[in-house]
Amino acid sequence: MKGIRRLAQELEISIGTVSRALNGKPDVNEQTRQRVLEAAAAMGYVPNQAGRALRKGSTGVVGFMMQSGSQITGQGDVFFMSVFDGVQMVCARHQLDLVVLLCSSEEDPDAYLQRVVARGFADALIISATKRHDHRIEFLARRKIPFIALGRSLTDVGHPWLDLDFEGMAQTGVDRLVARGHSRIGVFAPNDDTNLGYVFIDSYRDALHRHGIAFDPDLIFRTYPNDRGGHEMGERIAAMPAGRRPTGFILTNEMLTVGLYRGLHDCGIRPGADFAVIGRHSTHAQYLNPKLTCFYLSLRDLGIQLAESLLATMPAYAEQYPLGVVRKVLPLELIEGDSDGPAPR
Amino acid sequence: MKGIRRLAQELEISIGTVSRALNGKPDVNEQTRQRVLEAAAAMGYVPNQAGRALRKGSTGVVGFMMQSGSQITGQGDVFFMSVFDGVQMVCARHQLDLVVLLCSSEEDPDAYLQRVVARGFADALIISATKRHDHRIEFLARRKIPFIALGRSLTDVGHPWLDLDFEGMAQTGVDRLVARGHSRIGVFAPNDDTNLGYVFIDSYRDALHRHGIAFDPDLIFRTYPNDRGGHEMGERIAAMPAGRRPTGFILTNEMLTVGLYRGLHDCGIRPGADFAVIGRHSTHAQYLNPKLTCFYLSLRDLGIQLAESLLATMPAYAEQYPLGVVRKVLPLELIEGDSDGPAPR
DNA sequence: GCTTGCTCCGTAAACGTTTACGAAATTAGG
DNA sequence: CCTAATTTCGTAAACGTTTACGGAGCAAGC
Repeated sequence: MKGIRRLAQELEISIGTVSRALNGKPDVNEQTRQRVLEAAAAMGYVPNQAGRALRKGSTGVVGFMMQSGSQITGQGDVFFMSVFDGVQMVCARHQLDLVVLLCSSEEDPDAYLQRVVARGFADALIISATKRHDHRIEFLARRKIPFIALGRSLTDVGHPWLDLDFEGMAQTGVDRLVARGHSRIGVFAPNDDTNLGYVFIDSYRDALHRHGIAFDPDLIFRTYPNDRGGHEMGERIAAMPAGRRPTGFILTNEMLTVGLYRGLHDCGIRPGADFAVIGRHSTHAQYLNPKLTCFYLSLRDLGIQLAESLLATMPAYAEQYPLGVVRKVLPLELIEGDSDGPAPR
Repeated sequence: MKGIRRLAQELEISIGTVSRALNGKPDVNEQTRQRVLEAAAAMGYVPNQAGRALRKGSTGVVGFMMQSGSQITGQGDVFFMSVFDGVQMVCARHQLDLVVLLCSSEEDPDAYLQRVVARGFADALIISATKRHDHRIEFLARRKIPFIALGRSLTDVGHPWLDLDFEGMAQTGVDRLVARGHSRIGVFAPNDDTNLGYVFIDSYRDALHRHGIAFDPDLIFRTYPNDRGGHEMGERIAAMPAGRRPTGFILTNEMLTVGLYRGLHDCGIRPGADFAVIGRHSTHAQYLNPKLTCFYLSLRDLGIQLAESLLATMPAYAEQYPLGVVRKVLPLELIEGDSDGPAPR
């Protein structure tokens, strides 16, 4: 005899009552409920996930899908860890468990998601690293599975998403550098189909246009969004002839920022003196020298908002989070440092 | 009509046969098996996880438990991402899915593990950040749940584990620095109960003893194992009077290494010139200047070995991985750089 | 032709829950 | 005291699989 049966036998009541007591149903005597609760705690009873999921058709877990291999996402552990922490805080409030679903670098994300969904791993999903055109969005919408995307996409089915304010970063970055006399401003663009690159570049062009500065495609640097890519960009910049070289740079990615900083440094270009850098905050970036001027956002808050927006789309929790369909861009704070130094010569 | 029933109806055979065909059982005509396989693929049928788990008593997933909040684990960067990738590669070979179970920074790891196990999330578990005395190990052993620990522990129930060779790092580190004339060698120790600290410090003392150098407790620096802690250590070192100050340092943690490097740098102490540093390799560390002398280990390989050793303890896979109970220390390679520079003055 | 063995397949029970339904016991209302 | 309403609980079906069991069909051996 195992599980709920054993508990029921112990208490000499029926399994139905035990289940109701445990699940907070109203039609059970408050006194027996207490007995059940105590006995359950004493025996360390926890409802079997499979049985419950089978019967209820829901699992009580929310999945966070991400691609492994930072060479792809460009986000290191600390990025996601912090986000997870926020997501989980909210989930814990509702007895929801968070599991991280890791799509191997060798598997197709679309296929992976299909499997995850078909197997019924989770009731709701958070997907990250959204592509410009993302099949996962259509798929989840068609299946009517609650989900939220971290990152906008051209694939729009009226689904909820959260994203960083790349427009804002491009604009304030350009404004700031132009105000200091820069006109050749370099930016990074991912070399794949992740959507954020397009959004950022478009805003960058707009901002330049507002200032009457011609757009130069040579100032867009395509590489992998990790520190290696950043380092390599630094070397490429150093290798450019003085006239064609950018005099400043705007970055929205943590790892990339650190890499670029080092890459410039190794080539004898000093950020804040010879070259202006506006980057993205990270724990590493705190120790860069000279102090980095950067965009900051609390990743834990991002996680919290992600989770709350997701719950808002789940029937069972919607009334507790009356947010509607959240499609929001989160602004970043500019932390002033010394890396966007003086005017170019 | 859903799931396997629908499939069976479509094919006009019984659900039993469908199930057997799908699961590769021998007693099914090869021709009908093909028909079933094709139909399943066409309809996008994937067995429901809950039903299967309930019946079989196993889930086909392996869980990787970790604590969130890099301020605790001390592993930032891409440590876990890389390990995951290795684990998953092996899992995928056996149709096993990897899920990451994230214990929130607000929850007790022991309680979290209990919940995870009771709910039947996974068939087998990998636990990380093992403590010197770790209840999780006893718990899992008592429940006879296949698991492997990333990190040794004094709690020893004859369970499998994998760990980095901290003894080796301490010895080669000390040998190398002593050979260059150092006698005051600083090391880091975690300020909590994680076991690796003890192992490392013990070996460090032994190594000193072999060289006839007295052990000075002031040369053990306790702080958080992250970059902030490393930076702070650098400042503390700089603040010490010249005679009591270490002239070199040995580190086994990625983030800490980067932090220390910066901390020293910011205080005007130049690694490789004024001070010797032997650290731990990471993607970030590659760009430190001067080039870091460091210990390297392929994290993906670590993941692969973890997974294979875990499968070796699972009855269903044991014969494919005849490794026995793996309890192994993985050696690290020393990559020579310039940071462990010249002799002290 | 009868038995034996083999191949293939259908039937039904089981896994551990939740929950609709109805029954028993109690209380309230008159 | 009878009826109606309410509270509390037990019963049993259902969720989607897997698998033990047995039966049908057929070939082979004698």
